[in-house]
Order: sequence, then structure tokens, then C-alpha cells
Amino acid sequence: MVTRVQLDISQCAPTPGVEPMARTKANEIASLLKAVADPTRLQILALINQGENSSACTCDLTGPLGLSQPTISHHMKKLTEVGLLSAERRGTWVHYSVNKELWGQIAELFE
Amino acid sequence: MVTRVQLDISQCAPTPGVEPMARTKANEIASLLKAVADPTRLQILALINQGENSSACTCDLTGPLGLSQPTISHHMKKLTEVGLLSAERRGTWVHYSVNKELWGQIAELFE
DNA sequence: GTAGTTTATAGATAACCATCTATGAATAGG
DNA sequence: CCTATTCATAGATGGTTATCTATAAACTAC
Repeated sequence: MVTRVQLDISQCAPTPGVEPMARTKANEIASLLKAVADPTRLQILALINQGENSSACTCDLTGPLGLSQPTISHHMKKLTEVGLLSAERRGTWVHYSVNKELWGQIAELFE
Repeated sequence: MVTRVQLDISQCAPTPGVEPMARTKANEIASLLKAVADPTRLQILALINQGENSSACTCDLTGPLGLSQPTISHHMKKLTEVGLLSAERRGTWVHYSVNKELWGQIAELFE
């Protein structure tokens, strides 16, 4: 007796063998993108990239962005946590600069 | 009488003339990135790009992602609203495909 | 028409997040 | 020591969102 493979095209049948992106990897990428997907943080990153030496301190940003110092500090922390900003203390000031390598790796996700 | 510009380097003085990215533009970009900055939607986009003809319907995704149909539908709507997915109805099914141009424009934001 | 299948919507809930005010910690200069 | 400046943290609040169940809408086939 010959067994036939029944192809039921009237039912929804996802392509077999197609595995979704691993959830852990998706979570990692999403965390990175979440850090950038905020209007204020986009403005912050643009402002830092705009500066002469590509760095800025918190107090440089409160004025132009019209936000309180704790709010800016909150955003700097978010960006630092994912590695997009690196912080360096020079006396009273903390200078933040953009991690260009990670910045470029985001671009590669969409190529 | 000559007026001197007083340079007080002990105070925080943001570089004059440096204007932040326009808030409206920042909001637009953030909306687009927010749509992508979700682990489930990253998996959805990867699955669609993985398919043979780069398209998929909702019912193809519920199984592999382990989520309910309304949840998938919710995510498809989010992605469609920002233009990252386009929907085409063929009979009972709705086929979604990725807008490659917009996809590439995201990459350009990080170059 | 009825029945089955796929997609969309409505409503609820729990979790998350951007912002504020108030306060503390760290540093520099007297 | 004290004062001033910069940055970080804690707590509160209003808004957003990812998920579910239940239900409706759209389409196909009989």
C-alpha cells in the first residue's frame, strides 16, 4: 500500500524547517534598539556626535533639550547600560562619548 | 568702552550655536525604531525575510512564535502602520511583505 | 443560506517607561 | 571646615504597551 502525502492547501501550513530567530538573540537586539528608539535619546546622540571632540557632559544637554538634569542623567544611564555611550569622569564633569563600533553594528542589522 | 566676553570655564557652558535635532524629526525616527525594537517583531521580520518569496501570513507565524493569533495581528498592525510591512489580501489570507527600501533607510541612520 | 477558516477588533490586565521634585554623593576651591 | 557645582538616586505619577480572552468581520466552499 502506498502512503500518499496529503497536501491540504486549504489550511494554513507554515513552511516546515523554518525556525524563528532565537528569542535570546531577539531580546538582546531589542534591548539595544529600545535604547535608541526614544526621541530624547536620539537628540542626545545627535548632539554628542555634533560636538567637536564627539563628547559632551550632562550639563551641556539640559539647556538645548529643555529637560531637567535628572531626566538627562536617566537617559545617559540607559545609553551607557547598552554600551552605546562610555562615561569618563574628569573632575566635576562626566564626559560621555559615542561607541562608534556599536553604532555601526546597528546599521549592519538592517543591510 | 570695550565690552569683554567673559569666559567662565568653571561653569558649564554648552557650545553656542549647536542646535539639537528637531523634535518632530526625532519623534518620527523614534516611532519607526520603536516598531522594530521589540523581540517578537524582530522575529517576525526575520521570519518573513527568511521565506522564499519574502512574504508570510499571520497563521504562518503563530506556531513558530508560540503566540496567539490576536497578538500576532497586533504586531503586524504596528509594523504596517510605520510602513515596514505591506499587506496584500489574497482570498482568505493576508500576505505581508517587508518594505526593503524603508528597511535600508534605517541602516543609513547609523552610518 | 450554513459551516469552516483566517484576520481584525474590543476590552482587560500587568508591566514598563519618561518625566518630574527632592535629596544625596562626589569633586573643586577657598 | 564651608560653599558651589555637577551628577546620581529615590519615589511618585501619568502614559504607553504586550499579552490574553472573547467576539466580530471577511472570505471560501458547499
